Amino acid sequence: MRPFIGTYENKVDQKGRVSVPAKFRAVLQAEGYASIVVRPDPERGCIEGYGMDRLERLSDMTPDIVNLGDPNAAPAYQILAESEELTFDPNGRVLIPAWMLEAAGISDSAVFVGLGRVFQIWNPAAHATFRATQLRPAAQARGTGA
Amino acid sequence: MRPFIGTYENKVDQKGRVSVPAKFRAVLQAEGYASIVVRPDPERGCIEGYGMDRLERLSDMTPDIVNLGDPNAAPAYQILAESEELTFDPNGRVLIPAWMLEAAGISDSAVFVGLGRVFQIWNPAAHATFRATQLRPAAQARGTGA
DNA sequence: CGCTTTCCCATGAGATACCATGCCTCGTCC
DNA sequence: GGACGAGGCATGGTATCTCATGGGAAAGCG
Repeated sequence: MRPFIGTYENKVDQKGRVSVPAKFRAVLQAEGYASIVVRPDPERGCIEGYGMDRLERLSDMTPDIVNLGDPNAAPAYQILAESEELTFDPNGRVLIPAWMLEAAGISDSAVFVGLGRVFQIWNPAAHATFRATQLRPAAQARGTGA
Repeated sequence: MRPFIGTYENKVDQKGRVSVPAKFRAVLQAEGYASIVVRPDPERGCIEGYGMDRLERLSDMTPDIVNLGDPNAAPAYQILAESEELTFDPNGRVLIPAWMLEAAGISDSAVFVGLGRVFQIWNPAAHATFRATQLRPAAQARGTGA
């Protein structure tokens, strides 16, 4: 599978519609999917996106009889319960649910960040902060400025 | 098989009718079924739902004459015995038996939770409690606040 | 004959598809 | 090398359709 790469900032209109970057769409359509799957990422405060194949794999790994007493089952439960499949409209846009936009603090603009097998959707300001606090120190430790 | 994903809250009217989320119906109809199969889940206090294909798989695995002494047969026996098939009305609703609603504490509203191959139907308040007590601690253990 | 259950219709809200516009990028021609 | 032109992509608005939900009528059962 081709990786998701690059960073793009697109507008979010009042209905919650966003254009998925064409490069990302190309990756998914090469796999035969006309949708993205998204879920909130509470650890980082953004939205995580990927293809349906990733979710189907997770579903297949989860036993028929969900044993929620198993602590290992809780993360899978949460991912499946909180994921939503968003299909592209004819122009390549998706409608992100309002509650998910709120969870990520996204209002009128969103940043798509390719991370290989998955990608993220950020509030632009939050993403800038994340880069400054989480990524730049690591880069500086390696001796690179930015 | 496409997985059941996402969380939806729908109204239960005075007759016990509930709209099955359209996304869930689409999964079942892709399999050729116009119904859901439900059974009470006494361990968690909710209703468990799935497609008839799952029951057929269980039935195939179960011997003609159920040997109740076999501990492996007991879960399949119980699931088969307690399951009810609920067919969609023309609008995509099902009529949940009153006793099952009572067992799950559901009165005027129900939460559908997709879990891949199966889904759950909860009393909204009970589901909120379940998420707070069973899922959030797991997330906090990983270092996340919410 | 009354009651319960099932089917059908109507309505409003929300989501989806469609159409149109402008910008930016890339390719081509002069 | 610069200007022009074409195509793709992002974006905004509008129309259509699906879905969820409530009520009512008809049929089956006790």
